[in-house]
Amino acid sequence: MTTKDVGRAARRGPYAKSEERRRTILDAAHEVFAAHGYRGGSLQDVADKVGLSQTSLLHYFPSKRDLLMAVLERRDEITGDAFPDDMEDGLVDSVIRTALFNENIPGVVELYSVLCAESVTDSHPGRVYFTERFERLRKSYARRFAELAAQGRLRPGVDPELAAMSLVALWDGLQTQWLLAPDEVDVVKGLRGYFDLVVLPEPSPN
Amino acid sequence: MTTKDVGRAARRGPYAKSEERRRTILDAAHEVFAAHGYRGGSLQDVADKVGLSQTSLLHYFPSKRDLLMAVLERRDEITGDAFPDDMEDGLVDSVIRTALFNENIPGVVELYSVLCAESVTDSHPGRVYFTERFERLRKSYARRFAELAAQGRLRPGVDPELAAMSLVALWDGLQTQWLLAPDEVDVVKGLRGYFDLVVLPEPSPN
DNA sequence: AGAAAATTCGAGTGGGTACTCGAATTTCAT
DNA sequence: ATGAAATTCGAGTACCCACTCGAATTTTCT
Repeated sequence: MTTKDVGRAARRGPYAKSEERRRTILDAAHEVFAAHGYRGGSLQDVADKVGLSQTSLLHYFPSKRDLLMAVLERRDEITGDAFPDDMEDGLVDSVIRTALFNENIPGVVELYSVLCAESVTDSHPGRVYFTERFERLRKSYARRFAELAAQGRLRPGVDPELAAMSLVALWDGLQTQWLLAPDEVDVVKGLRGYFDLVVLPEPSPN
Repeated sequence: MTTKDVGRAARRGPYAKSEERRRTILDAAHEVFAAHGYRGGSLQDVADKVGLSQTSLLHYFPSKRDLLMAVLERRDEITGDAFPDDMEDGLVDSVIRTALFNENIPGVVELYSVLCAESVTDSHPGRVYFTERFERLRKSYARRFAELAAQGRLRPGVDPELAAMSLVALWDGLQTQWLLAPDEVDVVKGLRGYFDLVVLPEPSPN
């Protein structure tokens, strides 16, 4: 009650259930954006799925744009692919493992594919996210390929940066085809095929 | 004027400017859908671009869906990639040539990328188009790779069908990255890199 | 020239959109 | 318990959407 406190509203943190509610909202938004895209999905759809009014939804995420950004951040948490450097496995194993994991969560893949392409359109809120993500991935994979090259395990003549760019492109392209024809396209097989071409087998110790 | 004509309205073909107008509408729609996607672009946007009322636009294309389908068909005409079999060149040259050509028409590439990913969402009118397109491309390229294999020009151990799937995926993925970072990503370079890995050089005649 | 068909459009329809506002209700630190 | 903040929501705002209807205008064939 000192004069210094005048005008400062006594802040109180969010209530107990708040964080959980935010999570359920994000899950619902994830589904909606994956199924209809950012522009195609509505706040009403999300609110209905949660069993909340649209207004209440906007209490947690003040705009649709904010909701999208939060969903994208949450996606990173789920797949954990934001930090491909931390893997202890080799590049090949970690990529294949993630690709195998992705087969069980087509919704996440769909969200990613749909929003990624949508984001290249005019002033899309996800554009920065995807641009930066691609840059990060290319750099990270390039480093990993360079490491392989230093061990003599990269096919001669292969540029690590080009391989990184191609790996990202191949992966995304395969996922898109897989979403449209899951029975005919095998993402893991495609990635393995590329690695077989680019990285040489570990030299046997004898 | 025989009795057989009774009740049959005397059909008259479209007027002279009609076909040209349809083309200008398709061009405008192409731009709009490329810039905002199918769901994000509106008939009003297209009509404004042509300088026509929305109603008149609907005289030529009775629904937004019809307009999209016509735009996709027109895209095929422009790039001519619907019939990769007809090429007299080899597979490599024809792909590289098309990729080089695409560098000059980012709008067409954007339309393709955006609509392709958007089409995997619920009941999108373009879904059938892209599903069939991918199937056609995979089959066509697989045949071309098989021909190369028969000439001993495919790296041993490479499956033609897998190579076809990967080529399509790589190409699309590179284009997406290129749209987001045109200065850092080189589609042609990426494709050349893949071909260098997969197809062996023509045996010298000596 | 005259008439029918093709083209154009203004006005409207029903519906959805993101988002705001003000007030009621619920939680929780004191 | 009590009061302030957090949460909820009904109602409303302003706008955009695809699409329809009926009528006016323009083109073309006879």
